[in-house]
Parts: sequence; structure tokens; C-alpha cells
Amino acid sequence: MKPTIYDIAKKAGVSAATVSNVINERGRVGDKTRKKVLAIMDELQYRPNTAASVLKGKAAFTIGFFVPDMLNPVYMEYVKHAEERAQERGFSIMMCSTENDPVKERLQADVLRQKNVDGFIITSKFQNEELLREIEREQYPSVCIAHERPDFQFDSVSGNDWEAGIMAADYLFSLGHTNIAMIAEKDSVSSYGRIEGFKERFRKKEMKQPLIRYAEASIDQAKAMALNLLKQDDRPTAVFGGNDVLAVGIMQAARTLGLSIPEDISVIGLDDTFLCQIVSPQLTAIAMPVKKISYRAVDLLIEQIEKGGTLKSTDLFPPVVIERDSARKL
Amino acid sequence: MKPTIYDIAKKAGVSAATVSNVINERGRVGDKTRKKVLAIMDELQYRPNTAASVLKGKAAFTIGFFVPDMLNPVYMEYVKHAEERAQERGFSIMMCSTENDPVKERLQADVLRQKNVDGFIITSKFQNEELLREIEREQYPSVCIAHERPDFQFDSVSGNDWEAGIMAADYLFSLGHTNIAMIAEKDSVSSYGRIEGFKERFRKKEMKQPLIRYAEASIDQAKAMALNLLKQDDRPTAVFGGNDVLAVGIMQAARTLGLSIPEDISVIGLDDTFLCQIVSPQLTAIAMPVKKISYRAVDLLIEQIEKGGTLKSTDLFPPVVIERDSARKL
DNA sequence: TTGAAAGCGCTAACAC
DNA sequence: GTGTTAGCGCTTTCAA
Repeated sequence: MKPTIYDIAKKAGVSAATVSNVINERGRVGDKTRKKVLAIMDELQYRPNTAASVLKGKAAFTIGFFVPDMLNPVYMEYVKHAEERAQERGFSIMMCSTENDPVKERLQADVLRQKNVDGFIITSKFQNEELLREIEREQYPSVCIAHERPDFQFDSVSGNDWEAGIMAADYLFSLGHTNIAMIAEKDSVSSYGRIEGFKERFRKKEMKQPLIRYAEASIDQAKAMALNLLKQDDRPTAVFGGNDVLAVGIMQAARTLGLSIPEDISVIGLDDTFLCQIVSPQLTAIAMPVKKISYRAVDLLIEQIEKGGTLKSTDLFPPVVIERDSARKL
Repeated sequence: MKPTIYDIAKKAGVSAATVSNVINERGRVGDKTRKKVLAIMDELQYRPNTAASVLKGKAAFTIGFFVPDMLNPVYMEYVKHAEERAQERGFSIMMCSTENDPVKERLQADVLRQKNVDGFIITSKFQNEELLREIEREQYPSVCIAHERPDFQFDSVSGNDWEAGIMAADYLFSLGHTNIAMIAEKDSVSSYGRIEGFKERFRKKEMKQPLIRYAEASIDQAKAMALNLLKQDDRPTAVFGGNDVLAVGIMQAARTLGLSIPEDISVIGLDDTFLCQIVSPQLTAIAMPVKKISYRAVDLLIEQIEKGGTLKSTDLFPPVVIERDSARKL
């Protein structure tokens, strides 16, 4: 059997409480006693049983991470960095894909709470608002990542979507483009800001509004949309993909039509996932600081867990243009 | 406070034991009683506390998944499918990246055991053999995924690496190539089989052995290696990437040298991750049935958890050639 | 068919 | 400084 504090205690000739004290560095324990206990713990390869301490009300050191959408690698990048940071801080990540399905979200949220995860990281496409309200009401430690929820009291950490939209427009303007289209993601909270920022810039310049088409975050859907767009008489000279997956779809559509990038058409993406470096030509993109966002989200969540209570802080990281080879000066 | 079985019991006018019995569908409970209890559980939104039942010795319904290497998307695909299957079977996944670091492996394995995960899924690049021995000794439910460990008693589920190597060679031969090189992954158990299968075919045909170079699974390293390879006088007409990441590196090297694919040089990959569909031209690859492997691994692990004991089964799924546009007939 | 009671491994208040 | 004790929420044997 796996050793318990009692085994350690007996062998060290002390009580379980003392062992517990040395483990948690609490109370006053004599130096000799501590060393002895430590030595025996080591000898017996003792590992405290988290279930027991959780039952007593201590943290589980585990964070539930909802992944909405496996089609878009950006979520995996969020998870990956979150896990990295969580590990540094002594936490584990339970990954839960919900596939934009409110029923799955409910199911998994229930499971995670049963398993006593200390808090949630909620990604941008979370659907089940009723559940969100419930989590808010329970004051379950939670942070929204990659999007804001102004209607809720959650802390949020995200890239500035609105600004990203603006930057996309400005960047394309600076290259001399005026006939520009955008393919945006459907049903995503963060997509909205990206679109609005983008349009805003056209309004400000009193230019005719850009053509906007909607697609799910899949290469094929974006490709289909883009194919349609690029066959028009008055073909845009530049297309902005609301996220990298969409941009890759656009690139494939261009290629299918025999259009070369960036000679015949410029394409830019948004997020700056590793997709950008894999396609050819490499994709110019508005980069969201995914790693920073993940790290900050984990840190904020842990703060909530340790201190209790939300701060209703809204961290907004600025995006930045990463120039590569998919867009050119007109 | 969150309701406990006692709250349910009190409200239903029964004992906690009875509530437990209806939750677990155990023992004999009167039909009326059960319905009443169920109704109250629903009303109070009762969710059993996993920590308590784990403490009593029941399963945690959680699987620890070691991710060795975030650079290669194939591992994320394994995780993704494993999580999908686990969810179907009522399990959660705790994701743990170890970055090929034996120290991290040890740390995380300890953490996961403390947290009472029911078993491990171990990926191909796991380094810490001493730890593996320990896990084996403890008979901790575990399955090796995407590689075999003949020296250990673990169940394993993988694609047939050796056959994949053979298929790569045969496929390239069938296209008329004879001057072929391979860039293989360093320090990976599965890489070995791929290389040996590949070489075997040359031996059988009594051809001169292919040039083999080694690189970490990073695009840049593969690119550097490939650059070197493709500058030689007697440049190969085809290069086989030991995995998709490597193949993408090779493609980039070719492009850098102004070589067009597949006209000047054919490239094929192995694994068939989504990278293959994103690059252009799309990458012909030997596909490993990643999803099947993940599903089977989860199922096997759950079987171990439920039944106890390893079966020492070695599942080997056959690879298959997926023809796309990166290789041509000579 | 149901209930009483002990105990899983750990923590924390309190007593010594 | 160290030990005693009660109890976290649940399961399970045994008795009723």
C-alpha cells in the first residue's frame, strides 16, 4: 500500500499532525523532528494524497480549461501556454473540448466541479450563457480568455480585437489598397470586435465600407467563401482573414484560381499562430500575444483562487503587425 | 454550501447510505424511494464530490496524458482525439507537457499520482526509463502510444513505423526515384522503426543505402539539414521526412534554394497531420491512423483501470499512403 | 428495503 | 513543540 502520514508518523515516532505540519510548513516543529520526518518521507517515497486534502477544503491545484474548437490551432496554443504557466505555478490543467456545444459545456462544467477543479479558463466561443451566469453566481474562480464579457463579472484577458481590426485596415491602407474584403468568423465574441475595428477605419476615411463575408473557422469554408469573393468582377486587391485559419483558406482559394500571392492579391491573417510560418508565402499577420495572454490568465486565476473574489479586471494586450510575404505594396 | 448526500438524505427522509445506493445504482432501493431521491438531487442540483469517493478508493475518472513535444503538432492531435474519446467514456484528461525532460517527467508523474489519476498515456519520446520501471513495478495502469517498449510490460498502441518506412521507400521507388534521402528525427523511439523499414527496402533491392540525416522535430532544424543535403552535387530527387514537421522543413529548404516541388524535387512526409493540407503544394504523406490509435489507447487504458492488470497487448495499426501534390513520377 | 457506523487520508483547532 | 481529536463527503458492511 501507498504510505500515508500515519506510516510516516509511526516510523518517525511522532503524531500524524506533526507530519502534516512539516508537509505544510505550518505550526512550530522542532528542527530535529522535521529533518527526521523529511528523511522518512523521502525513504518511503511518500506522496500526499490530494483527494484527502481537497476533501478537507484545500485547493486541488487544478484548472479546468475549456477548448471550444479544435479546428483553430490558436486554442491549442492557448492551452499549451496555459499549461506551461500552470506547471510553473504548481497547477495542472484539465483540458475539456466542448466543440461549441452548450450541452457539452454544461456536462463538462459539472464534471469539472465534481472533480473540484479550483477554477475555469473560458475561451471566446463559449456558448452557454445560462451556465456562465451560474458560474458567476457561485463565484467560481474563472477568467475569460481571448475575449471580453462585458455583461458578466468575470476577469478577462485578451488581445485587443478592435485595435487588431484597425491595424489590419491601416496596414493595408499603408500598402495602397483600397478595394479590400474581409472574411470573418461567425458566432465568435472576439470576431465582432475585429470586424468593428476594421470597418471603423473605413468610416473614418470616408471610404466605401469593405465587403465582409462570414465563415466558420475552417479552411474549407473560408476557401469556399473566398472563391466566391475572388470571382467577382471588381476583385479586391487585398483580403483580410479574421483569423489565421480563415486566411489560409483565402490563400488556398487564390491558388485555386491561379492568383499568385502577393502579386495578384494580398492576404493577411490575424492571431499569428504557427500556421503563418508554415504556409508559403509566409503569412503577414496581426499578432495577438497568445503566450502573454495565457500566462496572465493563469496568474489572474490563481490569484482569484488564493485570494478569493474577482477583481473584474480587464486586461487588453495590444496586437502588433508581423510582416511576412503575403502582402505587397500596390 | 454545496449540498452533500446528507442534505439529500435529510430532505428525502432517508439515510445517506440509501442516497449513495441510488447514485451508484447499487443495493436494493425501493422504486418510490429512488424516484424521490432522484427528484431531490435534481432540485438541489446535487453533484457528488469526487474527492470523497476517490478517498474511499473509487476511480477518479481522470487520465494523465504526457505530451513530450509541443513543436510537433502530431502530439496535439493525439491529445485531442484522446480527450474526445475519454469524454465519451466519462473520463477527463489531465494534460502534462514534459518537453523531453526526464526531470519534468518525474515531477509531473508524481503530481499526477498524488492527484489520483487512474492511469497514464505515455507518448513516444518519454525519456525517464527509471520512472517507467517504477510505474511498471507499481502496476500503475498505463499505455504507450505511438511507440512500443519491448523492454517493458506496458500495453502499446501505435502505427506500424517499420511498415511506414517501407511504404515510403516503395512509394518513391514506384515513382521511379532511386537517389533518395531521408531526414529523420533524433532521439525518438518511433523514429528508429521508420528508418529501419526505409533502409530495409534499399537493402532488399540491393540499392545503395539512402542518405540519412538527423534533426530535432523542428522546422528550422530540418530546413538547415535539408539545405545542406540539397546543395550536394549529386542532389537526391526525392526526400522523405521522418515526420510531417521535418517534411515541412525540407519543403522550405527547397523553396529557399529555388527548387520547385515536385518538379525539381519530390518530398513526402509521415504522420499526415493537418500540416499536410496547409502547405503548398499539399504534402503527400504516409498516414498514421492517429485518431484510431488515440481511441484504442484510451479504451485499453480504461479496460486496465476497470479490470486491473496489463494485457501486454501490442496493437499495431497499418499506415496508408495519402497522395497529394508534393511528389511526382520521375 | 433501509439505516447505523466505521473509515478512506488529511487538516486544523485546541490541549498539553 | 507536539499530540488529541473531530470531521471533510462518500462508500460499504452488517444489522435491523
